[in-house]
Amino acid sequence: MVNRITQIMATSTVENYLKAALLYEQEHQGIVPMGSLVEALGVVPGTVTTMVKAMATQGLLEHEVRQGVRLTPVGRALALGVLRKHRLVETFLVQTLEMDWSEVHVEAEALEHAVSNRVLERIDAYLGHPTVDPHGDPIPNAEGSIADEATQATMQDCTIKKPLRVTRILDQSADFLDYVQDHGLKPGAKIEVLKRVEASGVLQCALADGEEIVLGLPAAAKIVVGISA
Amino acid sequence: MVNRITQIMATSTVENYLKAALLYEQEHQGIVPMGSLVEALGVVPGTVTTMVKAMATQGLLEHEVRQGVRLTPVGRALALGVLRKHRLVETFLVQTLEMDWSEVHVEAEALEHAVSNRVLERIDAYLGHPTVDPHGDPIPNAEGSIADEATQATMQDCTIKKPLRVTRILDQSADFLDYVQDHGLKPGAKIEVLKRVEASGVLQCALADGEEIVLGLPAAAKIVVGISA
DNA sequence: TTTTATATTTTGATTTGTCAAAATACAAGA
DNA sequence: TCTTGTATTTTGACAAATCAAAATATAAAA
Repeated sequence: MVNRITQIMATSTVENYLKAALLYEQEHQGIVPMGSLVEALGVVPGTVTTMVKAMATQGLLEHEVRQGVRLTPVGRALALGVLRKHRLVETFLVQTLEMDWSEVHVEAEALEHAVSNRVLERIDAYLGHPTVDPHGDPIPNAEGSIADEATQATMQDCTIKKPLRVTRILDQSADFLDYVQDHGLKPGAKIEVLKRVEASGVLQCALADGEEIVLGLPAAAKIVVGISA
Repeated sequence: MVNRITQIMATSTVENYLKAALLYEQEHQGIVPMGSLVEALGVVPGTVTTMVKAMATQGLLEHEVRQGVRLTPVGRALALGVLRKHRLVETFLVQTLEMDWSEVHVEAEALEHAVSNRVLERIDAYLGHPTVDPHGDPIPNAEGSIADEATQATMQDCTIKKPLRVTRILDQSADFLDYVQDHGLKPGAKIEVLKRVEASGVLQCALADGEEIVLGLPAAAKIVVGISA
């Protein structure tokens, strides 16, 4: 029963490696290749090898030489904590400080390492314990469990000519978010996919106000939709 | 006219050295001795010498060998920016997130290095452009000018038997702040100094509710008062 | 003036996170 | 099987920030 308070303190670099591994694990399955960390962190491959070995000796992840890494339970818990901070901070910046939807990601990237749990829980309470952030991404709770994402249909593979609602945007780049905002496709928006032409790689959809827009299938795959409740 | 956007990016360590130098300058006058930085930053003397020399070559301060440092205009501007962040964040944590008055200093210490100017200006607007933080310390404005602190009387040297109001607390330690809070001496509180005995080093004062409290002169010197408006 | 105490600087090492570039392993194609 | 291409690892170097401990100024006391 000793040592229960032990809060492992990771540097922000370590937190970023953990978060990148977690996000990769959530989108793919099995081991996280070194290359994905190289790309996510914007460093050269040798740097990742060095960091990963250090983090493995700290018990944050397992390093399968020449293959990649796997988060340990400790590493995953830490990563979920960082993700929770990131998403709660983003929500806060948009909802409370009314910041632009497309600029908060960068800000949250910095703040997620500086916000203490004490401050975070105040923010969480202030926001009324939200379960998703402004992009529709689920927010892990304080215990690190995350609402499972079920089977998510995107505009690219959903049923056609049914009333739908945008629930999540899978691309955090400012460019894409600006596009989404400008065309009224933010989470919550009511839409209906009218036609999808695989050959031309294009899709046609209608907004609540009747306006029709056309977008490419790769873009459509980044917009998650659900039944319009 | 080129180079106007140039926002010098200092590490948080550098920001801390600058802030410490600024705070010392505000309380004393002339050069900032190396020893004051040693104490403020909690490092060994040799570390300060090394850092100071590096910062001098960056043009952030002037190093008078064997004597101390003086902020350059660039260094001072940077330091004022950090102080502005610190105090606005503190105000925000107390007023918006309703955090405990005595715990926000530590939090702000971390957040001041992670909050961007973009976020800061939102916070400033959200709070209605406050001019003092919860301790009564003045908040530098975005241009770096700071409301001058005039001649500040403290409970130790103010007039006796006049209605006064607490305007500022000069000690940020959690212990002292807790004491101040518990005894209703927060900025804004109406008080009156009844008696001061230099010999015994003790002072007696009355609160608005009639309660009388006794405190030592060193403590009294940390509580700034003004005429009760 | 000489001594002593204190503040500051120097020197050499250490940790963390990084890069460049060479070396190596491995899967896939010829 | 041999060769090639790509991913990963190794090696040596570096900047930032730090410490320990020895060296050196300088101000104050004797």
